[in-house]
Order: sequence, then C-alpha cells, then structure tokens
Amino acid sequence: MGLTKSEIFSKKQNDIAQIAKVLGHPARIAILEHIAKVETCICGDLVNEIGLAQPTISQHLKELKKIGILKGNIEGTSICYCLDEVKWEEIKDTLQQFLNIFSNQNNSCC
Amino acid sequence: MGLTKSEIFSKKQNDIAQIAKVLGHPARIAILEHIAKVETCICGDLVNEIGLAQPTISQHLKELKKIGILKGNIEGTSICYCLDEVKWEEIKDTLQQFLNIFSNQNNSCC
DNA sequence: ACCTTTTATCGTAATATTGCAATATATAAA
DNA sequence: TTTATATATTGCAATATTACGATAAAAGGT
Repeated sequence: MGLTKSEIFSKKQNDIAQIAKVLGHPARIAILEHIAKVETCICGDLVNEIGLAQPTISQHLKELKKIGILKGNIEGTSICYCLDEVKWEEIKDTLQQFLNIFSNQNNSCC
Repeated sequence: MGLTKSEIFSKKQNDIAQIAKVLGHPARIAILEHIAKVETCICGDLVNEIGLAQPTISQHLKELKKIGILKGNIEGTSICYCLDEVKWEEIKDTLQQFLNIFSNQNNSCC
C-alpha cells in the first residue's frame, strides 16, 4: 500500500514519526550539518558540497521546510536558507522527550 | 529512483539517517512506547494494542530489530520482545549528539 | 500423531520516495 | 529589454514502503 494509517495513532506519535522521517535521509542530515558548520546561512552551494543535482537538493530543502526546521530568505537572486531556531528547539524537545521513554523503568528482558 | 545514494555520505550521516528512518513511522513509535509502558516484555498483543494486522506488526518489529533497538526471546510458543538496552544507549547517544549540532553557534539568519 | 497458538514469510496491490533532465520563474546585471 | 544566475516545479523512471491475506514454521498441549 505505501500509505501509513495515521488515523489510528495519536498526534504525538505522528509528530515524532514525521520529524524522524524527515531526518531519515543522509542528504538532509548533510544539509543540516553544513548549515551548522558554516554558521552564516547558505543557499545553493549545497549542490556543490553534497554531490546531488540541484532539483534533488531543492526537494530535500522542501522537506526540511515542511516541518519548519529551515526557513529561506530571498537575498537578491539567491535564497538564503537557515535554521528556524524556535522551531528547532521544539523539534529537539519533542525528540529528546521521546528518547527518554525508557529512562524510568528497569527494562529487563524476559 | 527511490534509491538513496548512500555512497556519497559519511558513515555517521548514514547511521543517523537510518536510525531516524526506522523511527519515522508512527506504528514503530507506538511499539516502543508500549514496550516502555508495560515494563515487562511483550510479544503479540501489540496487534491488539495497535490496530494493525499481525503481518504488518511483524514487519515493523523486523525494522526495529534491524537496527538492534529490540531483541526477541523465544518464550514457549510466543516470542517476547524487549529493548536492547546497550544498543538503545548507543542510538540515543548518536541522536542526542546530532541534536546538539546547532548548540555552539549563533545561527542568526541572513 | 493431531490440533492449537503464535509468529514469520511470501506474494501482491497501492502508494511514496529518490533522483534527475527539462523547464519555468524570479531577480540582478548589462 | 536582453542576458545571466539561482532556485523551484514538472514529469518521469526506478525503487522502497506500507499493509494485508494466505500460508509456512515452530512449539506446546491433547
């Protein structure tokens, strides 16, 4: 089918999964790492940095924008992408909270 | 194409992405949450808990086993799934490290 | 041996994702 | 206004994912 049955899960579960899904591609990890590294915002030299075609990078940027991690400002003829810090904190919180679900109990195996 | 060009990315980038990809489905989040909640390990009542068919749950469990989050012990006629605590710590570390990539700089936008 | 229960695997249909060439769009420069 | 540059969108091919019915496999009970 290829179609996830989102209706049967909670909003929280869907949110966590959607964030993870967007992070679930090495190109998108590479984009975020590059933006983190260059400090100043970057636009299309991601195409040079990463070895993917321009439409492909553009598509990955769209995915990242979809959940709000990145925002893009028009800067002359190019577009400057950078982190949306507020949204990033939210996403970080959501994931960090999830990463602690096993912290309280003794998950000893049977 | 549907085929990720893993060769052009670092092992770390591929690792992070693979973990995120596995977590990128609400059913797998639900499975982990349920195992966290019931403390003791659980097997096939995930099918009842979550509203998906048995083969579907089995497939999702396989994905989770693939990156080692879960391990399954044969317990009579059923199989008891539970967290692989060592592996979970590794996965948690990998993700937590990634979540801090933006912590050092001032990612002010252009 | 036969049945029951539980889980895995196979096969398949529907949909999603990845990647790119071609093209469109938008802005700056000449 | 034409040209160049940068990014987005469209269309498409190849592959992956999701879901499930049917069936196999494994172990326990009768």
